[in-house]
Amino acid sequence: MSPLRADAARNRELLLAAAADEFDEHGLDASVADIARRAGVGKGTVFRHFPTKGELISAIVRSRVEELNAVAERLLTAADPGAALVEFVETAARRQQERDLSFLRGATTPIDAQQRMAALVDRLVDRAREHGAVRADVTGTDVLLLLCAPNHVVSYAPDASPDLWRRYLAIILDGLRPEGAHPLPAPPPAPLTG
Amino acid sequence: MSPLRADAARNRELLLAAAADEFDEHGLDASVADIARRAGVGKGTVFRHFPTKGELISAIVRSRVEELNAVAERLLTAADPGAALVEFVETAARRQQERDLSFLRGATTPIDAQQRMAALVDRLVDRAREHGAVRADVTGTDVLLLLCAPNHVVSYAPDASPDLWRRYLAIILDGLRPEGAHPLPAPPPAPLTG
DNA sequence: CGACAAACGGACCGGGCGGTCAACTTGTTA
DNA sequence: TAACAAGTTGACCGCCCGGTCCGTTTGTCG
Repeated sequence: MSPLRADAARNRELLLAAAADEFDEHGLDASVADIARRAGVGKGTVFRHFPTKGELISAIVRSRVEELNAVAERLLTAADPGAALVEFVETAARRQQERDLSFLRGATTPIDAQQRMAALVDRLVDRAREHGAVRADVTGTDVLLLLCAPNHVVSYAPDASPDLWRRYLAIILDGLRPEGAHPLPAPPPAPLTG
Repeated sequence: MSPLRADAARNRELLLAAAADEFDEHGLDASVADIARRAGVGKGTVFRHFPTKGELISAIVRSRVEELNAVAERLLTAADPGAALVEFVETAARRQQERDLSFLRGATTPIDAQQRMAALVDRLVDRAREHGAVRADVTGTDVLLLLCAPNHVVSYAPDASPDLWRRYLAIILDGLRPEGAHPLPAPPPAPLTG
């Protein structure tokens, strides 16, 4: 595994940035040709760096998830576990993490960073629960699944305020708190393996 | 506008049923050719009944929304407005309404039935709010947007219990109740048009 | 330098898509 | 039952997609 040539390393970064933009604008249906054009390289160069479109997607997901993992790790030592969980969830939603998570389905490569995120969120939720900030019957997997809901909900209101996701995140957070919680009608899901 | 010939009417129903099944299984990417095969007709017949794939989608959405509108109308006269709203939302989620709403984006034709649904949900929410069953700062549009969240959330947990949506619907419902509600950080969205 | 491997680019391929069409079949109606 | 319009069919079209390939360019290093 020799180090990348200078131009190759630069093009790789250009490609990741262009692909992220293109996927944000057009979803997973964005074409490889458009990504290459946006990055200012030929189409063949895309496939030299990422043998398959799916691996390009996986590379983007991996980096986003790792960013979030860093945030989660920092928050694990925060003084107020309840506020820490809220901050993590807000950060994840703000970064339009739902887009990245939606890649999860198409991702061929199982991404270990996601396993790490699951473990980190488990610990964040455990700490918040022990602190009485989260209802007893909610698991880390629940929170992980609910992460993407606010942005998805907002995607149905095309010309809405860019802050609208905060509204639905707040409603969901209220639903996750112990005050006024009703028993849940279905058991929690198994941890995500993926 | 002469009435349909007998075989044409039958084929139309076969096509709508086949298309609904195919979209459920493969999403909006299901091909017209597959739909035709499933219905046991030629591909040309599809386009005779629905000039465009989008209009086929719209026809399915319309019928689903109209079914839900009938439910909503019945519940408008229920004795307990809070329970009525819960029942409506549960019905909508159970029928995997999120799939249909996801068609909303691709639907070229603006569907008037959706306007009616928006008005009906507004009234259901108003009644529930007056009854103290829903927090004061939540609107009908909020509920309409949140309708699709449970099923969407569950779609990320592939091999999960088919009842898992109930769990997340319950959490969201707890978040919609007045007890333990924190002020919402963003204003409500404008009513959905279209 | 010069030479070689690494990287690049874009024409090209097979395949699947939505949609069209003209020849054919069938329900309807007098 | 005859005759016509309504309906059906599947081959066909143009398009765009992900992915390949090879002739060309370019960074690297002795």
